[in-house]
Amino acid sequence: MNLKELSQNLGLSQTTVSRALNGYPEVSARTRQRVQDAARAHNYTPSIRAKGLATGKALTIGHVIPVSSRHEMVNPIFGDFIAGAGETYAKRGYQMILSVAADDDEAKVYKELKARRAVDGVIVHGPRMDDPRITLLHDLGLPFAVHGRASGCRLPYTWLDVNNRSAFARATAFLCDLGHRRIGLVNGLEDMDFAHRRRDGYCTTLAACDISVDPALMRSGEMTETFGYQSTRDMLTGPDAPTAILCSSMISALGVRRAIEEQGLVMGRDVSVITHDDALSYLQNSGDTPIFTATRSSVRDAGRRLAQMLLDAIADPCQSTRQHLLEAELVVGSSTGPAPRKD
Amino acid sequence: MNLKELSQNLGLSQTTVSRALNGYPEVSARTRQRVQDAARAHNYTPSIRAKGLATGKALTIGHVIPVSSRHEMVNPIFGDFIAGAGETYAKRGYQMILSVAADDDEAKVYKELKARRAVDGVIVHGPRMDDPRITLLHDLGLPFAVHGRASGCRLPYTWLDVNNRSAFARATAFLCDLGHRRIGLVNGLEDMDFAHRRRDGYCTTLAACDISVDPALMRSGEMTETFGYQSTRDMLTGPDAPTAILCSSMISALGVRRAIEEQGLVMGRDVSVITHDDALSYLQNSGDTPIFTATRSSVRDAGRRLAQMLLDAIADPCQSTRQHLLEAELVVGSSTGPAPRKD
DNA sequence: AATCACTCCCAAAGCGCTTTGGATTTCGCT
DNA sequence: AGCGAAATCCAAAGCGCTTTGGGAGTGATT
Repeated sequence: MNLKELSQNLGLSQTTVSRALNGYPEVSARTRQRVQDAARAHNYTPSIRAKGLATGKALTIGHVIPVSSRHEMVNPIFGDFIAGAGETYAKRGYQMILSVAADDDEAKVYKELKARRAVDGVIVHGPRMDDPRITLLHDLGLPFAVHGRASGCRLPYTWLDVNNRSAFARATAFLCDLGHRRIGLVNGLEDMDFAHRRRDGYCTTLAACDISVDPALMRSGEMTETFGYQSTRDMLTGPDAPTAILCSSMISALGVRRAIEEQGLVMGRDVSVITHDDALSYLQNSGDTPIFTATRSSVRDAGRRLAQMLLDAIADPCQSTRQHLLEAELVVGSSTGPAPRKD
Repeated sequence: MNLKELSQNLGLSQTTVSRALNGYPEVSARTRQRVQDAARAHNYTPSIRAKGLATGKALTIGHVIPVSSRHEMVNPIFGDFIAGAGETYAKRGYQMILSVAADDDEAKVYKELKARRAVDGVIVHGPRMDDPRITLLHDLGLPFAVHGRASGCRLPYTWLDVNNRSAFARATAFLCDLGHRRIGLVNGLEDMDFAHRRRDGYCTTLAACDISVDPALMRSGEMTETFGYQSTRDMLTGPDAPTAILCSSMISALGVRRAIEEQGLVMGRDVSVITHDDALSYLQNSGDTPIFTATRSSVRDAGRRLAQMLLDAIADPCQSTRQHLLEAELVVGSSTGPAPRKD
């Protein structure tokens, strides 16, 4: 069923039917009702392509998901972020299209999205330091919103980020207050912007507590379970092992815990652990006493909000860029405790 | 830059330019070359919407990702599957659109996808027993391919699945051969088709080994870490604890391991564990001796292949439905060993 | 010289919608 | 009764592409 058929069916012109359906005022209430009923009865929905052609809008947002070219890894937070963003899109009549791109040729994907006029805007995932994509999108004139930030970028742009710096500063301070002096950091890849900020929060706070930063206690890599495990094992078996570890992802934290227990140590007693928790649905860390003490911030919620910000920016191209900084919540679980006394 | 401008630029008609670009033979080699060069120089790519309108094809495949209405959970395998499918789409000039739907009103989403003519076909994720979506899509006349199968469905349809039954049969036999007689099953939700098949493989093999099936050793639920942990803890602290556990997902398996170690037991010595491993990028279970003995099958590879099958079916609507059954590989790691002797 | 078969190119229609610029009818008022 | 404004509705153009149904031009063949 298309507009033409529907309008013939009703004995009205396409114009009137279109207007009735799209809420224009030039249609009497009775006619509108009649049209809406008929549309429902015939299960009519305008073709999104034709509509897009006619209006010049794609009613579509693009997500380019970066796949690590090194390990072919898809960031696990992606599913939950998308689920959140999808809610917003559904509510506002938008579609979401997904492209998968190795993280070294994303530029091509963005250009193509623009060239074939497939989207009205895009969401940028996993921004890195001085991320070139921001300048690129700016130059292309393609509206965008960034999940995270890209330090070193001069242009103003719309973003939503967790306050990674303060989250890790608080976590570090929390550990210092418990008497820990040797605190390890199991971080994401160094060129990721969030990793940089977290490290900054960590280092600054250590300094404030008069603890010198020991490079041997800082690891960064792709946040797999194995990475958490190996980093922790290395640190624990090395000289002057840490009594606490700060970790950038729940998945790695599972590896951290494994390494601790493998050494016959008890997490929360011998070694304290704080991890960042994106509140992924299949890795709940909640309940009365969560297992991990964590800096928590729901990535699904981030998806919902950032999608809104982007749609708003598209709806009103004149509006200035918006920014949103979420504060992570520090959830105290059973993975932290006072530093063991040295006897 | 659009077709009209480009053709004026070249002093050719739109027809000729379009044909040159789309590989039709009615264009001289020289002209074609000239056109292609110009297109590249001006960064011209046809608007996918206009092209879609003109050809009647959307050049788009839809993925409807089910979000558990109970726990708002997005299946973690999703990211990797999409990454695989995305490779295929990119290669063949297709786009992928994503809709997120609570798993109880997916029907509406499919209908809408069809009504607004947004896609040429869809991939069905997470099929359940007697899944109504298959009949629905069949009736809608929307081409589709299923990742998994839906037992009880009479219609022929295109699917790709892991041989869950044989995988779990082999795993069970492997444990029996090691002398285990009390084997627990930590499975996915019972209404999921794969869970049903895995249980079947497990039960059948137990019977073949003259071991009676104990309902107390079978758990099913959403495959979170916590679920693996709780199920295992329950079984281990209950009467007549199992000496081995079969688990349906790596994530749950991490919880299984946690419960085992919490009891002061050693995985692979006191309690053997075999898990299904979808080869997710952030949960590698590989290396010389993987941690978990596992039935492994790459879900990313499944994505690649199933997308191909769907595109083929769309390209040739007359072709009969295709099926593809992947055999999981049994990888022996360090989580299994001979059953401990009862003293 | 006329015909034929190609080769190479073009004008115009059509895909399903929105939107512009009227046309027609109705209604309240003088 | 006459008139302008408001209320309704419509025909047709246009969005950017593909595709149909020719129409020139060029050699080769009769």
